[in-house]
Amino acid sequence: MLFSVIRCRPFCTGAVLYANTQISRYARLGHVENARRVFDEMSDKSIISWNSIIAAYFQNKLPQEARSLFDRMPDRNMASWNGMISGYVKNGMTREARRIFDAMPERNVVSWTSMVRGYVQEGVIVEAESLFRQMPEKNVVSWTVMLGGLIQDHRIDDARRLFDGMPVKDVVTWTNMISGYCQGGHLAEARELFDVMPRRNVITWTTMISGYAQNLQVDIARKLFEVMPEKNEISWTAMLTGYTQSGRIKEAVEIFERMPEKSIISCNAMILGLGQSGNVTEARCVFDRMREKDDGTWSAMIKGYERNGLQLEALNMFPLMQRAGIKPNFPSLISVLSVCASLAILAHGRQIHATVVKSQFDLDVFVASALITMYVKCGDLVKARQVFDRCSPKDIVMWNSMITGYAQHGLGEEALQVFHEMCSLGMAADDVTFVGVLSACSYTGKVKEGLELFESMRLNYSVEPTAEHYACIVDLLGRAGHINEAMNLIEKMTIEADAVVWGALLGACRTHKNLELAEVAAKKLLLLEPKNAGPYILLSNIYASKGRWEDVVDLRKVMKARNISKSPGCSWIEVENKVHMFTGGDSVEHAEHGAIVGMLEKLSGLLRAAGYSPDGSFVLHDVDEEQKVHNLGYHSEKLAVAFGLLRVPEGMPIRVMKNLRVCGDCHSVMKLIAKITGREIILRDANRFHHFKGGLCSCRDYW
DNA sequence: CTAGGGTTAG
Repeated sequence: MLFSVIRCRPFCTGAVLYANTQISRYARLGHVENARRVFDEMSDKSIISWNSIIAAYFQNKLPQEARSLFDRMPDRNMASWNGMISGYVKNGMTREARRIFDAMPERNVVSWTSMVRGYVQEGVIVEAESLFRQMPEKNVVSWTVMLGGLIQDHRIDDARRLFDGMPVKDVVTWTNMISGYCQGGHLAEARELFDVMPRRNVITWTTMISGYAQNLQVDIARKLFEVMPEKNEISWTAMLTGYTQSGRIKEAVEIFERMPEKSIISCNAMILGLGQSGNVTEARCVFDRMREKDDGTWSAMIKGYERNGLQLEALNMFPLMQRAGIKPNFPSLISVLSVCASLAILAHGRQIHATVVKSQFDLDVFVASALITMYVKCGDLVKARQVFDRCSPKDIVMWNSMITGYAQHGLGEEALQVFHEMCSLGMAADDVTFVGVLSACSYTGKVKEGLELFESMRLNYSVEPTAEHYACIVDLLGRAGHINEAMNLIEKMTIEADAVVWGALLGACRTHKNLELAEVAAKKLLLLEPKNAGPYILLSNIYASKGRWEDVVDLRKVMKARNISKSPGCSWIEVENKVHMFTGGDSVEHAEHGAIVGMLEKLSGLLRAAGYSPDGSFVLHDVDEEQKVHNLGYHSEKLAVAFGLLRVPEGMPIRVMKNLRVCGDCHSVMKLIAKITGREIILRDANRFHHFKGGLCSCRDYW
């Protein structure tokens, strides 16, 4: 007996130790079932084994499992109780953590610190501070956690006071303080600490480098990067994103190629950077070369496609992602929702909404805002409002989404009503809010109200006017026919007028046929946006209408030299969960082309009978000559609407999207089609929404 | 086995 005990003990202890290590390793890899199997097969479970398997469940986001094991374990030590607190905190369950904290027989500094950390994470800094004051003993970790809480709360001066009063500091404390200064853009203070601190490690260096990079001082970041004593993949990634965020993609790629080990995150950052700078093909190369991908990889790629106008590619990636075993989660849902929004594909959007509800992201303000924007862009304001009403508390982004949404649909009253409701609840309006309300006033012709709001924006809300606000007011005045007043406002602006402002003036000139100021605005736009084809064509049309043919020829030469061509007009419609694309003319034939043409002919008969004659004389619309010469009957939006008439069930609105501004002829045709067929047509063009109903359009023929 | 800092994400 004794013999076997002596022989067995060291062996068993070794096995237990080995098994505990196995449990932790499986937990790290996310294989919690394997961890559980090892645990179940252990004949000799120590407290540490129990603690390990509980930690494994928490790490893999299964707090209920962890709890049931905790309740069943035969013996507990301090680490068991503390593990429950930190486990709950990691899973965002501060109240459960607090219950354990209150129930445990005795507490040590770890218990207290974890609990303080829980409140910090929840953003309840007051509670964290109160607990911190009550702590019977504190060590450098507790102080540092509290410091982090103050920094997170943007109380940088309080943080510094705490920092200065700390009895002991270590490298983590210093790094935290530096990070706080960097986040607030106080680079000089950060650097001062960095230079005087006694010891720096790779994380400190990376914090400082990333601080410079995030604040667009990428060259200083690079200097530090070159002299740092050791680098890991995170430091390389910080440098990489510094370049991508400054738009310096070549240097970003250079860093990427030089980095010895490429983590998933660094590849994701590269994909994102390439996507942002328009190199979507290169982004796809990186994507394809990755052996392992995570949700960030997929959402980076999806976003890249979306930002570069390849929405269908973006959309197709979503099911591929799920087939690759990636659950739709926060960033990917946001990306796909914005794809649905930009494509305005309502049925897809609804499906994603269902996924959102299933994954319990629907109460998140970020996701809710994305949902609202999606429904707004799809033209379903009722649904947008439902999401808005259901989500509480609301943040400023949500209020802004709803206000802007109503404004974009020309529902000025509703937009202002939401705005007033927001103010009465004490939510502070910001610059985005005012872009929404001012454009709402503009769309609904509330000149007086708009000007008053513009005044009080600065005086009562202390929001400084940006170029966008000026653009709204220029639009407001211009729309009402006060074009010279609009021009005066531009001349008196305290900041530089940008493309949006001149674009607004141009829009007004277009409607009120003011060729002189249109020429001024278009010339400004050529300077500000040399790649945008619209103003060139418009200016060329103005010259042509005045017989200034030499100017026309010169302009065409400039366009050719700058390699500018107008993107072809295309429209699309979603029918039975499938997106159907149409391009102007008949370059690409739709499978049901015959039926569509038949429908168009039938319509044109009805239109003629209603007294319609085609109108090709919209000089001041930025429609290219070629497009004008083409049969007006074959503009892409007409094809899409014809298809909608064939396939969208009676009683449902026909929702069509177009990448360019709707042309004047199509606009009048749409009104007539809506009247003749009794169908509601919702057309989203590049700028705004048109709800056609019974011979009228919600934009009141101004767009 | 239990507590703190740096990289991607509207």
